[in-house]
Amino acid sequence: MVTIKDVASAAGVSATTVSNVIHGYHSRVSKETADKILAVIEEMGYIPNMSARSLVSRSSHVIAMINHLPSDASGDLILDPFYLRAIAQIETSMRESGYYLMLRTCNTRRDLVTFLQNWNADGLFVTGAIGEEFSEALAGSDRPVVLIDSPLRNENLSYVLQDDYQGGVLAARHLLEHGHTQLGYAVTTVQGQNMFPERLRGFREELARAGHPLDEKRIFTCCSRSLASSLSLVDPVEAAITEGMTALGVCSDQLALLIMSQLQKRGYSLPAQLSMIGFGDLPQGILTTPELSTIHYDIEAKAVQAVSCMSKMLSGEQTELAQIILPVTVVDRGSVARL
Amino acid sequence: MVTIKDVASAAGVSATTVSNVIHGYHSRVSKETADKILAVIEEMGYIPNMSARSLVSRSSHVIAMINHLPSDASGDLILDPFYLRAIAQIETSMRESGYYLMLRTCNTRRDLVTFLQNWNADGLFVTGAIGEEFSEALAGSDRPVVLIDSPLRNENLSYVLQDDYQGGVLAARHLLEHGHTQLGYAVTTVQGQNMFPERLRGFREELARAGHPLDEKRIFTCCSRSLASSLSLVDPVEAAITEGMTALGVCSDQLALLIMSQLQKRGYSLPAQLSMIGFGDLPQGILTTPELSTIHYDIEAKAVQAVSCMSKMLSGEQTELAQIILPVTVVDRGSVARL
DNA sequence: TTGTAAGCGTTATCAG
DNA sequence: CTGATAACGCTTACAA
Repeated sequence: MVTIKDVASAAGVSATTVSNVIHGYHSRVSKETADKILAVIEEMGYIPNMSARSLVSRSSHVIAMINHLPSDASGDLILDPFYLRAIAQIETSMRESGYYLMLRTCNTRRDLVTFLQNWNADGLFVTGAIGEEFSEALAGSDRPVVLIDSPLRNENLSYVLQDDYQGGVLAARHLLEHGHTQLGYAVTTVQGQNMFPERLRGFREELARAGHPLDEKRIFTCCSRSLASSLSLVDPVEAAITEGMTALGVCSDQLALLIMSQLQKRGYSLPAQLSMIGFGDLPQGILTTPELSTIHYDIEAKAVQAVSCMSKMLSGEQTELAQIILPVTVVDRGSVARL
Repeated sequence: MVTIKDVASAAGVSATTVSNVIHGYHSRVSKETADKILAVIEEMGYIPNMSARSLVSRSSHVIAMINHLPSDASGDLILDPFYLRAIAQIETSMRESGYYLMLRTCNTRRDLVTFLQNWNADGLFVTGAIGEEFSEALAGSDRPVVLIDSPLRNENLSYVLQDDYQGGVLAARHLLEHGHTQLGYAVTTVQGQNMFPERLRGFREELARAGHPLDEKRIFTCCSRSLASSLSLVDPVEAAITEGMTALGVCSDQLALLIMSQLQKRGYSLPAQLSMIGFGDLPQGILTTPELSTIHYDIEAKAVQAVSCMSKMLSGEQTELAQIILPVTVVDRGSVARL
């Protein structure tokens, strides 16, 4: 391994000077020696050791992507398709800014604190079901933190998410506008997650405002994103159709597509016998017949915003918190019939 | 920040002793002092600094998941659904063994070498389009390396992948057994990737052996996993149907499901007018009508094997290379009609 | 513009 | 069993 000292002695200068060159402190070293040192670095193949660097400077150049899973929850959340896109986006951007991405699941506050001290991460993206205790620990760290899809909107932390409540509202409104009044809602409950419940809340409250309160019996719940659990919703939904339900809001496109396909398998004609609207605007939504109407938000923008927010905080360019709520819109693709 | 020295002085011992306690070297320290030190550690909330640790010991406790993208390729590969599951699996297992997972995209060999030296990673999982040059650099490092879905089977490296060639063979055989002789194959070409071409190769060679060589005009190619690119396959496939093609092998379930849905949208009745068989056995395959027949391999096992292989090498328990090729099987779900 | 020296937090060596 | 002491590779006052 080539160290900075090796370079220094090979170039006939001190380690300090080499260090200064590496960090581009042009004012502290003559162009002449700088060029020479650069040449030696290239020739010897010197590559700095990040451990040594982060030990002495207070910056580790590590950005962590923390996924909080409350104790016994399965790795469910991490299987969200958005998550992978976010990781890709974050890794790319952070890498281009000279950072390294660490992925870490933390079950407890203690895990988090330990991890933070272990590596002295420069910044944190945090996803998952963050509770009070956890967010408190985050706020307590002096590092930039960006919450992604956080269930709680902590005033001391930056966050990025879509307007789930409004999405629920728009979904309800869309169905109402098409003449539906016998409505239901299908929702996946993921422990500690607030995203889906918010969508339901928007849906429910908008219906109440419109004078068509949601019948609690027509809220169809499954307890995980697994196929088996999702499939268990189909029977109750079918029963509700028989009893007059004409339209269904669904908390995610994934679930909507699943219900749709199962109903069609059972011989239902859609949207004639049931109108549906999803949430998230997955690409698969245009593959079905009918195509899936849904609530759209810019998934790419979400990752971009998170990254740009982090970058600004890291560079010190921005100190105030960024609390970004992405707008949602209805995409009408034909899975909602006009009554 | 509480350091090991702080603990030492608080406990009235030397830093060395504290270190010994932390590492569980029971033989080198009396139970009495050990207990006392443990108590102090707990009380003061001491948490070791990994940078310092990896600087002095030769182990960083960092495991890197390297994704190699050849220069201009888009982040396509990382969007493979398997990738996320692999990450989740790897992060969990490695964490339980006391390691930290870093995610890193490397475009060039140089990127890789730099990264390796930067962090002195203890082990490497590598995905993506690895060429000779890249794999040589990997073999040159003294750290355990596990290639996942590597296009080349480097004799000096461990790898895990499914039997893509045999999958192609089985797909061809399945179609032949159902009486089809007018066959085609749809394949996504991802730069530097060998997985899909291998599937095609197996398909093609099996057909040749059976005396029904694949008409090169019936190989339908698209150049990325993007929706737009995939959709461009549908027209040619439709044309081929008109000209007598009765069955289609497809390199992935994703693509198969897309083609299936588009043909159905255009009024084709499946599998009556076209039989199809995919590859990968995605959960979505059971949502369609007909359900998608496919080539199955155990995606979970793939990640598990990769992890277990890495663990063994890290613990020194195993020094020989593990070169694992997962078996594939046909899953008959009804998207292949009997002629 | 350059160099010296101290020290970041930890582990390893070796002597007591 | 325990403890000095010297590294590990690098940055950063401060001195020249």
